This record gives sequence, C-alpha cells and structure tokens, in this order.
Amino acid sequence: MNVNKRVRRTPAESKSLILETAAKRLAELGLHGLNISGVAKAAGMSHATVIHHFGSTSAMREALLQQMTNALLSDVISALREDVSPDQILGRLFSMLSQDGHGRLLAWLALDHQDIDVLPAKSNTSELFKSIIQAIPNSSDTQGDAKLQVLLVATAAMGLSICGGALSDLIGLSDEEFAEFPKWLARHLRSFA
Amino acid sequence: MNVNKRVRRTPAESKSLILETAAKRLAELGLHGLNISGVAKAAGMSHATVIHHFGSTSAMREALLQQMTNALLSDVISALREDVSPDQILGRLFSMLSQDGHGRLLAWLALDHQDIDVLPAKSNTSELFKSIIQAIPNSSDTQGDAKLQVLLVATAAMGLSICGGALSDLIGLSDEEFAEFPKWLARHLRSFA
DNA sequence: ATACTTATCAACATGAATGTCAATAAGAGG
DNA sequence: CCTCTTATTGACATTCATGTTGATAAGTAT
Repeated sequence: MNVNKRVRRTPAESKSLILETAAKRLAELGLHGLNISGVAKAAGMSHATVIHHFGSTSAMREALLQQMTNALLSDVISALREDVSPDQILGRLFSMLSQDGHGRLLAWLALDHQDIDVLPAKSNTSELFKSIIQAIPNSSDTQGDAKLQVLLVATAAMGLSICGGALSDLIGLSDEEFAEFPKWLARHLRSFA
Repeated sequence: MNVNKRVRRTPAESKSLILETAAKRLAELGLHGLNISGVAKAAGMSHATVIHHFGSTSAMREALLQQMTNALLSDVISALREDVSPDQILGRLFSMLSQDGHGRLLAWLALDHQDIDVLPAKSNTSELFKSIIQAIPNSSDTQGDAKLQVLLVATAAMGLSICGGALSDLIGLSDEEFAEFPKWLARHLRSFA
C-alpha cells in the first residue's frame, strides 16, 4: 500500500501542533481528551513522539496550562492597557475564565493532584491577579474588597465552567436568564465599590 | 498463620460501611480515594465484594453522591424550618456546599463524565434548590434574582471547594481575609434584595 | 555523497483499575 | 443436624494509559 512516510517537524512545530490539538480536544471532549494516546492520534503522530517532546503526560498538560494562562494573561493585560473601564474588568476576567475550558482545566488540575504545589504557571497567574486587583476601583478602606471580588469572580467562573449548564437546569433558569448571569454579576460587582 | 475468617454482614451494613469509608476517603484523599480497590481495602474487604453490592464503580460513586445530597437536603430543609432568617440561608447553603467535599464530588462527577445525564440525585437536588429559592426574600420584580443568586452561590461554593486555597494564595489573601469570604458574600447578597 | 543528529515510530513492558467467575463459608430456617 | 441462600473471596481476564527501547529515516552540515 502506502510507503510509510514520516513527517519530520522542528521541535517547536511539533510542540505547538501537539498543544494546539490538546487544546482543541480539551474544548471538545473535556478533560478525557487530554491523554497522550488520544492527543497523539488526533495530531497524527505516535504517542511516543509526544513523550519524546514533553517527557511525560503531566508535563504535556502543564505545558498546555502554561500556554493557556499565558494567553489569558496577555489578553487581560492588553484589556487593561486599552480603554476598558475598570468596572468592566471583572466581567472580562469572568468570561475569559469560563470560556475555552480554562476553568475546567484549572479545576481538573486542582482536583487531580490535590497536592497543590503542582499548580504550574504560578508566577504567571499570580501576576495576572495582581494586575486585575490593581485595576479595580478601590475606596481606601475597602482595600481587601478588591481581592474578595476577584476571589468571587474566579470561583464563580470556575464553578460555572464546570457545572454551569447542569446547575442552571436544576435551578430552573431559562436559557436567557442563564445567559444574563455574567452581566448580572458584573452589574452587582460594580455596585460593590 | 491466621485462619481466614470472614465477616458476614447484612447487605445494608455492608453498603453503609462502604459508603462511610468512601466518604472518609473522599474527604482525606480527594477524589483519587474513590476507586473500588482503595475503598475496599480501607473498609477491610475485597473489591469484589464492593462490586457485588453496588454493581460497578460508578454506581458506588453515584450512591455516595445520592447519600451526600440527601444529607445536604435534609440539613437545608431543617434549617429552613427553623428560625434561620431568610438572609442567612444562602450563607448556609454556601458553607454546606463547600464543606465535606460536596462541591468537589459534584465537580468531579461533572468533569468526569461530562455527558451530563449521569448526574444522579437530580430530583433531590432540584427539590433542594426549589426550597431555597422560595425562601429567599424576593421583591416582586426581581423574581429571577433569587435564582441568579442561587446560581452565584452554588458556582462560587463549588469553585471554592475545588480551588479555594490555591486561589487565595494566588490572589494574595491572608488566612483571615479568606475566612471572611463567606460572610462577606452573604452580606452583599443581603443587599441585593 | 557521506556522515551525523534527532524526530519518528512500532513493539514491548509495566502497572493500575475494573469486572467476572467459581469456590467457600457464615448464618438463617427447616 | 441438614439445607439453602448469599455474602465473601482469591484468581483470572481485560482493558487502558503510560513509559521504554531499538531501529528507521528525514534533514542538515561537512
């Protein structure tokens, strides 16, 4: 039949192809999609190749999280540099966290190895939150409020990305009401300050 | 050495022993602890016995969730019947969800088989939410607000039970500030109405 | 062309988790 | 004491994911 033709990529090409595929599978298949064999198959290579580039499965997943938080960080930072009004920042963060499986991936990592130190991209994420907190309108005596607001937004976004649909069903929200949730939350957060 | 002595329990005893052990392991070891072999070992029986009683691993986990949501439901219902003031109800729900791994178990179930229909205890949970929504003070034109508040509390509690500690670190909250979070949220929710 | 580096892959080894099955024994009821 | 039900178990089979290794070939440099 076909002679075995090998595609030989540069390491950078391979890595980005793999991570791209992994991200796609995360979005489509959920966290099940983030195993070596599946990703490799979807990327059109053998799983040994993936291990060759990343060293291990968990390293691959951490690289993916790294990449995703980097993207998130730069998104938020550019938003902060633009003329986005400060009271919209939390809304932005919220939607960014609940989209693209960011929240799900974070949650999965936290759930899987609950021995937390594994949380990678720590410095990045920390920087991200600092930027946001500084950008939130603070009255001087509600110093801590900004942090609590961020915590609320982060936890809610995470919970939403995991269980949002199911919870909405259980609570009895219509699709329209459910879709309004981020705006509703943003409105109330604005009134916090 | 020792003659093989078998303990013969009634099916009810076995089941409750297994679920008890599973709950303990969920709290101590996280979701990793919820595998057949581990639970069986910790309960002092062979894993075949566990399968004999529950039929499968996932059935055991669903039974555990069933039990936990039942406990949660009766807790909340008794709280509703007592003289708990309505504006404390969300706080109660919040703490109940973020304790004992309720949130983590729910999240794990949702993450694992994201094919949602597996969500068991649907009727129970649904009833739970209905009771709570009815108990929330509603102005007539903020009919939907109660539901959104519940959604906020549920998602935040879930996110908190998964990532709370890590997020708090990343955001830079002190332990005291972090501990204040539920009260802080409850205070603001009260002002929603 | 030749040699060298290394990305790629098939095959194998390993280990964990789940589930099945037939044999055993504990207890209940006759 | 005998019988019958069934909770319990060890051993086996299966599946799946991860990781290893030696061989192969694609591309680069000399």
